[in-house]
Amino acid sequence: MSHFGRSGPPEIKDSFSLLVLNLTFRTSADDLYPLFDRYGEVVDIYIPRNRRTGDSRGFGFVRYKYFEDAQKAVDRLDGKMVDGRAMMVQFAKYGPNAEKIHKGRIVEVMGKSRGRSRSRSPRRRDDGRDRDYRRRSRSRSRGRDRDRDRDYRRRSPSRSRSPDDYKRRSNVSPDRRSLSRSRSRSPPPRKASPSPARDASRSPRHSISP
DNA sequence: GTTGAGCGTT
Repeated sequence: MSHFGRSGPPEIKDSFSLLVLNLTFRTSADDLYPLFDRYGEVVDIYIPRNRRTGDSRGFGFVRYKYFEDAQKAVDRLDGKMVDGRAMMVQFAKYGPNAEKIHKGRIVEVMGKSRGRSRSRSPRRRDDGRDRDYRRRSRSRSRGRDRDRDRDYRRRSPSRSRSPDDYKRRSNVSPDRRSLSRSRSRSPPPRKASPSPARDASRSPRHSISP
């Protein structure tokens, strides 16, 4: 049944990872397993999900044992209708620049034997523009907001603090009130004291020096 | 109950 993603990364260096995009938010690894397993030996399937809600993020990773099977799956399952949505299957890269990985086989296996799929290649202009458009969106914040960037829609739009906080401000503690009264004795925090010194200091004649 | 760019877990 579902034993994927339970033992962590099994053997990435010995398997080909496929990235399944455009998945439904209800599709689970178990739903993809029979689809990908029929095209080859699936080593593992992992679908990153939200740690708070636990919902799928809409994409998953399928690891094949052989490249041929993975390539076939990409060519066959790419654009397959799943749950009423066409999922996009493509080779995955581990990390932002995992393409540099060459010790295993996660490198861009495609292009060596066959070209890319006919789904994403012949659309250089449209695809490029589309990609650029989303890239820019994410480019606005890279790093600390990166995590929140993908969760901003999940988070509650309520950014204001709780009204309790506001009330607390009004409800000053008796201790603080004492302090306030004490401070009351001090000169009012109004504008700067109209001291003559200030005037003198502000005098350009004294300040300016040839 | 919703949404839709993207690259993952010890």
